[in-house]
Amino acid sequence: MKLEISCTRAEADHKQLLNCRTTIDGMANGFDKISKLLSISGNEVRLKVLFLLNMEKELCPCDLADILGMSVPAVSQHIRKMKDAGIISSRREGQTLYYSLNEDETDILNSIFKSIKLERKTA
Amino acid sequence: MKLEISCTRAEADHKQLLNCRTTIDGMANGFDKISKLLSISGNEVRLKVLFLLNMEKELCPCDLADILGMSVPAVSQHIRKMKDAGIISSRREGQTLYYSLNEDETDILNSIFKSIKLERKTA
DNA sequence: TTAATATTTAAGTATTTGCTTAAATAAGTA
DNA sequence: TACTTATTTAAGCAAATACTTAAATATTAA
Repeated sequence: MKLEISCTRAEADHKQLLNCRTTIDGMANGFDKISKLLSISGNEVRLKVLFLLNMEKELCPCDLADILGMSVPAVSQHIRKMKDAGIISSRREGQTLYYSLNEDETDILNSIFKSIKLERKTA
Repeated sequence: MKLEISCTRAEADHKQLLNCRTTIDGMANGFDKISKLLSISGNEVRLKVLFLLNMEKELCPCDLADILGMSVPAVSQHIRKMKDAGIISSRREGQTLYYSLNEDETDILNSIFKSIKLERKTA
């Protein structure tokens, strides 16, 4: 782990590199938060769940397992990741837990949903 | 792997579930493509590299290793993933390879960069 | 209380990920 | 040619993922 400028290229602009470092370091929180959101939604199953919750407002684990053709525990474990990350929340009605998307301050999810829909039209 | 509607809740709306399935299946390409893009950018190192390339137009592996304080091979392997995914491209100038972002048809990356910058202001 | 349903949790496992170090390419210079 | 630099590639390994099956909770109904 080297922490000093080590590139020996004549073209290397050390001021530029130092400026980049400062910028990146100053945005540490943003990179941490956004990369977590992206790694959560970077799984095909979870992306589909998020898309479905956006489309249907709320769904239970059993419905999601049905729609996606996978086991309930598998879905439940994906749900937990998204809940832990603060992306979705649940509401209980009897034995059933209904999950829904939380308000998205970032707007990244909406941009993602839009791209997925667009992809269908152009593909 | 059950493929028939199995939820026995009285509330389960089988037409809704079938419609969800059809929609998801019809968007298979979109989910595949977008989830790959998100899983690539869902790594903090790669997200920083993408942000840096957007900010500086082009950078070489050595510069990136310097800025991020990590080994050149580690950076190179992240670069390969992004290159294989068609997100970045290289241009050679002597011994140096300069990497830059490809045109982003989806606009997801721009939305991501915007959110990261915003996070800094509100955090 | 007992039984059934909806869901979560736990344990086990195969696969993937992201680094490390060392070796292989590629290009420029002496 | 040999030597240095920039980069990639390969091999090895610890940690994280994503499923499976079985067991534990929670709620409702008989």
